Amino acid sequence: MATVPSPPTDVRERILRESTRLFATKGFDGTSLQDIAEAVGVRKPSLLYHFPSKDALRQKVLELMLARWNDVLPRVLLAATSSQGQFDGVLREMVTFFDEDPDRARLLLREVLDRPREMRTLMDRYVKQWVGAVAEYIKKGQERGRLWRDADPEAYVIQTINLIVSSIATRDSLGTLSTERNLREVLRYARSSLFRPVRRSPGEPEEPKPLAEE
Amino acid sequence: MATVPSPPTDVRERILRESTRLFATKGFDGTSLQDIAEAVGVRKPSLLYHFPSKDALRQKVLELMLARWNDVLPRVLLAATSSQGQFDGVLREMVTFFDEDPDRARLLLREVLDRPREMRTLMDRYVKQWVGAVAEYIKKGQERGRLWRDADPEAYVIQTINLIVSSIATRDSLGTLSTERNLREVLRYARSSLFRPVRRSPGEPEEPKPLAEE
DNA sequence: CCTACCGATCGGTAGG
DNA sequence: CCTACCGATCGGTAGG
Repeated sequence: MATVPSPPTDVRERILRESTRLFATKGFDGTSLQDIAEAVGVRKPSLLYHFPSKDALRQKVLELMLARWNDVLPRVLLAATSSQGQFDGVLREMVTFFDEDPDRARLLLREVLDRPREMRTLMDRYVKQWVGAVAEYIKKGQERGRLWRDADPEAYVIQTINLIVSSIATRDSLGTLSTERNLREVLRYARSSLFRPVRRSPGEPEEPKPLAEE
Repeated sequence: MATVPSPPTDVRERILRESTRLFATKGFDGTSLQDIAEAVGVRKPSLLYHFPSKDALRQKVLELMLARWNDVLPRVLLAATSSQGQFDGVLREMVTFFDEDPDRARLLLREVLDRPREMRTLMDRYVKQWVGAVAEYIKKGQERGRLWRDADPEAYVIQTINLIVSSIATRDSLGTLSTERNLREVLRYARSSLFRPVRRSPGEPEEPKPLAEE
């Protein structure tokens, strides 16, 4: 009789989900296996049946997050390198990724703080390539005169990621302003520091176009 | 005979210094009292002679950092509200504070992630007032037409702090670019997204002034 | 996936 | 500021 070896409930997935939440909220060192076990509703040793160690669990959580990021990467790259050059599209893609689950931003920021060496390696694998691609797009825009020439393309891209990730990671501890207001300003911030204002008439330079919110 | 009760070495200060370093680098939960004791060169119970608990030590470390910040606050506020309106001065003051000791940025960011509730309270006490002051200055600049009218003053100030703190906190884990390049771009970023370019001739709008680097 | 257990380390105390 | 020690909790294992 071909009985399925694993029980109907996907415990493994629940372990990963709760671990992500707890690592993002309280940090890796601030989260015990006991905490995770209680959140999932199993006993502590059961976790170590699914994952060889607490650290292996941490790696898997991080890997899954970065894998999802790699899923949206092609779409982002396409938008960045397309002739139409939808810069706002790239920006929005990034913001959406972290905004739809702020734990991604918190997890990322914590890992960067806790394990700078390891994260540099991962950054090289997951973001370096498309930092370069977006930077290339920016350089072309600078040549065409649409973008500020004194912007540092690579540094600009890195600091924009920095701004988006940390603004979302710290969203409910920073000030009294609404999430929408802060996010809107982050988008304007990123856009306005890159694009030169569009002139229409020979007179006064114009205000930059407000962000196309849906 | 009036012998001084405390030994010549200021152990207490060394405890605070090493705690700051370790909390900033490995986090509060990632740092044990044993770690601190070894870094200072004393035995573990000696720490608890100077500070009632590990948490009290954490609070003191944070308080000292914020107190130093409060020392530079008046200078920052003066620059912000002066008629001359040295915006770059405020920016530079902020950057210098964190740049001369990146552990301040790391400590702050970790606390914001670890204790969002408590940090909101502290933010209200230490930064809210001058976020308002700088925002007022920005509003005046907007009325005069020197600054972009679509900028959200309060959100702008908050996100600028966000950008500065996190770019410095994550400086050696983010990419291959030099600290100088990243910091320079952060300053340009903040400036360019707020100031409208200065027109000089009736023709083409000009590049914004490069930052006055000393 | 559980019960039962392990040595190591945690923050903290007694007592000097 | 130290030695000696505490109960609690840590990540992890044995064995089923």
